[in-house]
Amino acid sequence: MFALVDVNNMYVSCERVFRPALIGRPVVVLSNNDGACIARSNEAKDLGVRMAQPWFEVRHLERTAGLVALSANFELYGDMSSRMMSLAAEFAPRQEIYSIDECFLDFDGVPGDRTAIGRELRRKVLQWTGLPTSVGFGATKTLAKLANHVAKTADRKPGSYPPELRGLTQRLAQVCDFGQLTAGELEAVMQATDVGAVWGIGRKTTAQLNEMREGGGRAGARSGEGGEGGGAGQRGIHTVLDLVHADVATLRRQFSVVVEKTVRELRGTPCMDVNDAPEANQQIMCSRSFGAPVTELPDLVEVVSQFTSQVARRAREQGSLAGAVHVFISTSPYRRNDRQHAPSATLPLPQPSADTRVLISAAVRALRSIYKPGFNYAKAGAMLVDLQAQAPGLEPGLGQQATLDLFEPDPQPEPPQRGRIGQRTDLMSALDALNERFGRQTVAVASAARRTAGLAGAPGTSRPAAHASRQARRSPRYTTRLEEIARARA
DNA sequence: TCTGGGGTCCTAGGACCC
DNA sequence: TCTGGGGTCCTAGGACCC
Repeated sequence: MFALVDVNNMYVSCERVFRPALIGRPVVVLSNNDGACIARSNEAKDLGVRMAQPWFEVRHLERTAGLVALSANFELYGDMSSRMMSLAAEFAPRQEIYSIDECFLDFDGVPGDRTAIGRELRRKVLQWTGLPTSVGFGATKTLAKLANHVAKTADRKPGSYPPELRGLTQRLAQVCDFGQLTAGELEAVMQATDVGAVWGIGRKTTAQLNEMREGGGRAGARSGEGGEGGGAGQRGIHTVLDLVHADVATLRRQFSVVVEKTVRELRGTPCMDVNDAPEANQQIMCSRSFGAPVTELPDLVEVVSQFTSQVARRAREQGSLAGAVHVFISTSPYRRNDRQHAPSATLPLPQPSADTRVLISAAVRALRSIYKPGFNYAKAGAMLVDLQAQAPGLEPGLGQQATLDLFEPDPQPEPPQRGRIGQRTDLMSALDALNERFGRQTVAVASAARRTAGLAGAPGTSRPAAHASRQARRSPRYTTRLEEIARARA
């Protein structure tokens, strides 16, 4: 038996912990550039604000409906997340942290009334962190996700279930254990839930499932089971129950093994296990839209260098070496009058590396190879690919899968000493340690350094970088910066 | 004026091998 | 008329997730 624990409207809920006046009001959290809504309170959803909707489209609701918009404060959300995760972990032997606001728990062998356990988990997370959660239990991860969806919907929109199910769904609000339902009850709930609510069935697949003419004899079998008498000509798969009763072979042929697995999981056969020891990432990316269009190469060099510093640090954190660096820049497709240009380049490294200087040098070379003047660039990104584990005991740059350079002397026989490579290791560790202790960008490679007064401008005329993000509405980082800690009035 | 930033997995098709 | 067959590896693109 699996549980899925999920924070309701995570980012908004984090903000409300420190600004209780926001409770009950429509609130959205904006993306990095204050460009789009990436989180919405229930009240904002009720106003019709859609996920990822551009801010300028809903901005008028500030005046007309009291909508509050905040800049994203990922440092705060990340810290609140780890507090919540460590509390949830106490309730089961194994936990998979699935995203910043969700985790799976493996309840196999855990005795007791799961609904009661789920309620205790909610209570404790709410009391200790202030974050409201929903909990779903199911025999598979997909069913646990669906149960979580029911827990939320039953709590927030009880009216979306047919009247004869209200009594049942009322009991499932906030904490929903599919394990305690009869087969008939589970079918009724599945019948009342759109297929698009299923984990792994996205927009495109939903549309195609809706349009599907169920092939072959199975359609008849399905209508027989369902007792609806729809018969031949039965149109498409619309509800979760439709999907559960659909023919697996057909689905696999028409879609993919992913959809097949999803259906098997909905029928109660586990195809996925809780993964409590996630592998290292296979790629690491950092990209961002600019606050204003950027045209000049030096500005792009600066921002790409900064992005590369970030991904290099994250690669070292997870003990990986990059085999290649990928860089892209692009104009904005929304600026119809601009000439469009979205080049990218991947530059393989002669030796896998996690050295910021090596990676920046490659990234900047890639950037120079794709940059063309005369375009309004709106976004850039740096990505490390072909990541591989750094072999234990070897210096960075000498991963166990490293391909040696045919034209360079073999560096391996060098005895451990303060050679070129040894220094590199120490330098990167020192750089990470300094930035960890004194804050990001305390020490940086020069091309990634902010070009402030004394470097690019006249003394005293420090200017924001051309590519700086707008972040006008960010709340304090209450839990991770001492100087931003909340104050109680005397 | 203003439009997110990360990731994963699967598939099809081409290059290449013998 | 008629031009192999089986396999691997890589890449690009698409779908999904939050």
